[in-house]
Amino acid sequence: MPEMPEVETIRRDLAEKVAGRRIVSADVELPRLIKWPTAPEFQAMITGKLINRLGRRGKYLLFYLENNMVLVIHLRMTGRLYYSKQGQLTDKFTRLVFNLDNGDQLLYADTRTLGTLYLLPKNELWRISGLNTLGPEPLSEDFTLEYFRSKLAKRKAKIKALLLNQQFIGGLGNIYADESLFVAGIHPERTADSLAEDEICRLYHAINQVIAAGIEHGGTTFRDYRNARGSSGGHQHYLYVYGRANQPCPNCHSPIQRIEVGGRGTHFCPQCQIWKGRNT
DNA sequence: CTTCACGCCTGTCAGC
DNA sequence: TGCTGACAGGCGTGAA
Repeated sequence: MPEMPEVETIRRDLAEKVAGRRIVSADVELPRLIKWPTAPEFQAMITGKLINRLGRRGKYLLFYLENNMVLVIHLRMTGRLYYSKQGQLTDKFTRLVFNLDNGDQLLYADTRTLGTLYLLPKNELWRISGLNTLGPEPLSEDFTLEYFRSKLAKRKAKIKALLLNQQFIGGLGNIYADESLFVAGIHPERTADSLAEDEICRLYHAINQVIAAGIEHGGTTFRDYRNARGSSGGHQHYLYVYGRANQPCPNCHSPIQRIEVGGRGTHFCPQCQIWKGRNT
């Protein structure tokens, strides 16, 4: 489900509600979602902890607790986090409940149960594979045009596949990758090293623009995503190509095509994203 | 080193 | 109605 704009929306929603609250107990209904430490240790260690603030890296949500402990949650495909006032919000796929000191709850729900949770001291976050190799994220200082250009050079992978590589850019997922390529006018199957300078520049700006719009609209609800209040996002009304196979391109009215690239459903306009470059 | 296929899970939907 | 297969917003692993 969630890519960087969705996780950021959840972070913003939750931050004001849980910062300063204490976790009085945790109900672990599906222990295997807890990847570190063991589920019983996790439950014991998190009990009584004060939540100081919320952070985010790519698609990872970080709850900074007292004593330098960090609760790390990755929602993967169908994870959802809700703030439930006095048990008013429910979800039949609830897998963990954090009971707070004001009688409210933080719910972790997950249909496909692919999500992951960790509880670690701040200086041991390197244990989380994926988080420890995460690349710079769009809109951040580290994500510069120079960095982007240097990472594309000599790469034979298809540009779409590379955009989904979290070691390269942290936070892009399938929706925003397709949208970015459309905005930049680049065919998803072009190899990374075939992009010309002006295309690299367009794609770089498109990524930042698309991610910023996603955040501004409170994320994209295509199927499972909900924000911390259980509501849908708004960016699905602004999608150009994602999920719009056979519908007219907003720019040229050609039918949007759906193909598979790197094992992922990929949407693009065959007119506006012309296949050009060295790898034809 | 890079790239790719597969597995993890459960649900929904289209087609028969 | 029931069945089957395709598909789903992610990512780690291991093989080539």
